[in-house]
Amino acid sequence: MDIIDAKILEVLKQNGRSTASDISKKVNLSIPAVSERIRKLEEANVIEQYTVKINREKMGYKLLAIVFVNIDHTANIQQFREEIILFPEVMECHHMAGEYDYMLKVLVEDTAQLEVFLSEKLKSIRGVQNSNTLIVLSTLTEKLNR
Amino acid sequence: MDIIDAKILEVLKQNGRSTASDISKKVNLSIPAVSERIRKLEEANVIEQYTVKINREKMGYKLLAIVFVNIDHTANIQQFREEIILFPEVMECHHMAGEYDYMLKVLVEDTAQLEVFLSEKLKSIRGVQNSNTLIVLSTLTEKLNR
DNA sequence: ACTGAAAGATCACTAAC
DNA sequence: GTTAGTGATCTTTCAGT
Repeated sequence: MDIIDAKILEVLKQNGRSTASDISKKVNLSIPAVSERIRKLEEANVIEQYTVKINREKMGYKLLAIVFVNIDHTANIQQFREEIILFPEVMECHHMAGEYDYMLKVLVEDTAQLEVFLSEKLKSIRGVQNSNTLIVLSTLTEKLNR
Repeated sequence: MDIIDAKILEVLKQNGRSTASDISKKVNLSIPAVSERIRKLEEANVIEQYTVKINREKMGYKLLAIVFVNIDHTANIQQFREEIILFPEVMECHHMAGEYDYMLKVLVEDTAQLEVFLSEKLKSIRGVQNSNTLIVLSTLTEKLNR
C-alpha cells in the first residue's frame, strides 16, 4: 500500500468502472503495471467490492431512521444477530458500547413501513427488549469510504 | 422502473463492473436493450455513481464512532453544515429530529485520532454546543442500497 | 518492478428488421 | 425489442530494461 496504490483506489472510489488504461493516464504508470496493482489489491481484499450508488428517493425510499435496540441479556443474542441482518430495510447494524446494544440504520418508504418494521418485524425477534427511534430529516453527506 | 430495471440494478449492486453482455444473460434481454436501459437509468440519475467498497481495517481505520451534536441556534448553522462535511473522517452527517441536531458517523484510525477530531476539529466549528459520542464495537452489516 | 508492443478477446455501437 | 456485423477498446502476455 504505497502512494500509487492510494491514488488508484482514489480513482476507483470516484468511478468504479475506470479501466486500467484510464487509471494509467492519471497515475503516470503503464497499463500492465496498473492492472497488476489492481489485481493485488483485489487479491488482498483491500478492494472488497465493485458496486453502484442508487438514488434512494427515486426508488421510493423516503424515510431514513436510526433505531437503537436493547437485547434481553438472558436471550439468544446470536439469533438476533442472524435475523436482524435479513430484513431488507436494515441498511446497517452495529454492535454498540454504551446505553444501547445495537444501532440500526433503517430505510423505508414512509412512516407506515417504519411502523410495520418497529411493531411487527423488530418486535418479532425474541429478546428485543426496547428500542428508541430517531428520524433523519436530511442527509448532508454519506460516503462509503474515507 | 419496471421489474427488469430492478433486476439490472440488482446485478450492478453486486458487481458494479458487470458489462452489458454479462447482464443481458442474467435478465434474458439483448445487449443493446440492456445498454439502453442502463443509459436511461444513468440519465435519470437512478444510478448515481459507480464506486468501490474498500476494506477499512486494511486501510488502518479501526475505530468507528457515532457522534451526536447540538448546535447553538443563534449560531450560523450554514457554516456548520459547510465545514462538517469537509472533514475526511466524517463519513456521514445527518440532520436529525429529536434531542440532537446532527448525527455524524466518524471513521478514524484509533482513539487518539478520535480525540483530535472531537476536541480540536469539531470544537473549532463555531456554534457547536455539545456532543455525545457512541463507540461501535463491531459492524454486522453495512449496505449502500436497499 | 515497470515499459512497450503485439495478440487475442471482448465490448459497445449501429443498422436493418 | 432482436440479430448481425463492424470498429474500437481492453486486457493479457512477453521480451526487454
